[in-house]
Amino acid sequence: MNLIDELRWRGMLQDMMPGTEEQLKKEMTTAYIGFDPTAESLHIGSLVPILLLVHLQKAGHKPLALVGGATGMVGDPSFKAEERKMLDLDTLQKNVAGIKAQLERFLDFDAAKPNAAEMVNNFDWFQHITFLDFIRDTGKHITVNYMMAKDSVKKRIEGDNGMSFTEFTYQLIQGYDFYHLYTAKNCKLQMGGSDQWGNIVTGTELIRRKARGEAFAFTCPLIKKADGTKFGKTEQGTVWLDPKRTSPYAFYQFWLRTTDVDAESYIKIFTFMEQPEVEALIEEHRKDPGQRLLQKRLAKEVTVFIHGEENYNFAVEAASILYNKNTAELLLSLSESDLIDVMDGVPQFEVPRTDLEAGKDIVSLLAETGIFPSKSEARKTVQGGGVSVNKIKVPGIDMIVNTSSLLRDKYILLQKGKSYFLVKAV
RNA sequence: GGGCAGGUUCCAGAGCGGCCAAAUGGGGCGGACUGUAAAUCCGCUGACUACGUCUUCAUAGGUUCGAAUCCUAUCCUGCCCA
Repeated sequence: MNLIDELRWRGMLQDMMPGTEEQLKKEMTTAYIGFDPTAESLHIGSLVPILLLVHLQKAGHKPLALVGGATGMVGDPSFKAEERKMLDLDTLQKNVAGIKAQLERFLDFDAAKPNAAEMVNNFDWFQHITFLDFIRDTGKHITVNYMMAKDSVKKRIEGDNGMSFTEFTYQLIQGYDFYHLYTAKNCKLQMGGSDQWGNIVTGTELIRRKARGEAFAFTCPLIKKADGTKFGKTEQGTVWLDPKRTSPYAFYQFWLRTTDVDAESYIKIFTFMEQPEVEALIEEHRKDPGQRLLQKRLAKEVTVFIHGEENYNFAVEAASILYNKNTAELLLSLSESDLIDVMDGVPQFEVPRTDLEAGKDIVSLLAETGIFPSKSEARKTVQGGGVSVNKIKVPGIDMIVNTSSLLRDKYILLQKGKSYFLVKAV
């Protein structure tokens, strides 16, 4: 199966420029995707572009991962309602380095291979271009009319917040990236999320006018949940690829909680499973959705891909202890090291041991540890039956917690709704 | 530079002298149900030493027994004109 067919059945193809498929069939093609250095780590939203590059490389083509050291300084206005705040140079450099390190794990950079992946940073070529050079040599080729016609900027032009010139320039900067890679590295293809279509086309246009060359592009749909809400966010916030920001356990949980509808499309997008196997699995899942076969497999595949087998195994183990019913007794039987392992990734808090010896009311404990932002909220949730101590529901706000609640004489497992917190006596 | 509209609690958006910690919707959080899902239903959603008290409606002053609501100045945003 060729790359395009592969991506097509996986539902990873949105728009494609005519001739793209032919180009890919014709020869080994160099293609790039840009990553925004908005944070020090990539998050699962960036997983799709990463996977595109991986698929590309698997199909024998050469992937370039571009980190936007320069574009990050400007900020992409595409489909956004407001201007993003600017990052300072230090942060930006740190972010670029962090992202680079992560990308290196997913692609094959072995220079001995003809289609070895490469990493580029657009700051490297932009830092030497002066403003005047740019507007003369590049700005000249693209009209403002053309740029304004883009859907991606419409929201801002018609909206209440306006758009700064800086942001307006963005598509030209990104377009220049493509032009640069086209001339410097014979890169003929750009990929990206469908929100990037406008920017990408500006690039191919620039290549056509400035270099009289032909370049290609395709985009993949932006991942959405079936209910229309944003993909990749949980109550705890963004799901990151960096295990220091999102523990492998939390990462695993994120995928496990996918809805049935979403799981069917995610398993195609986020795993490398082959079509027949995927189809069989979907069918089996539909027979008994309660088993959540799809979610389990999806969570497994993605967790192993990002964090490795060992972390996956641990995540499964931890989940079973936390989610199985009637585990209050099981909890008491855990050894200290088991307890710590299982609670890895669970937020931890400390409380002075002397407080517990004296006896502490549950509300103060919850507020002072920081599990709740205020006593009011702690009180309300306890009254609503939303707090458990060591897997046993707290009956009322006058409950006193003392040393007898300590597991292994050291820990208390608190629950606020579905989330867990480990409090350590010190 | 001129004219106009506006800045309210997480967001949107009411309120325009006391009945306002501030309608309504969304979001969030919790509960029931359940498949660690979806849908549905219910409760909570400024803080505290909690049937009361305190701090909030861009900022700083002022009028008033009393202001988110009136006045003055300042800052910010958008639209229109130059």
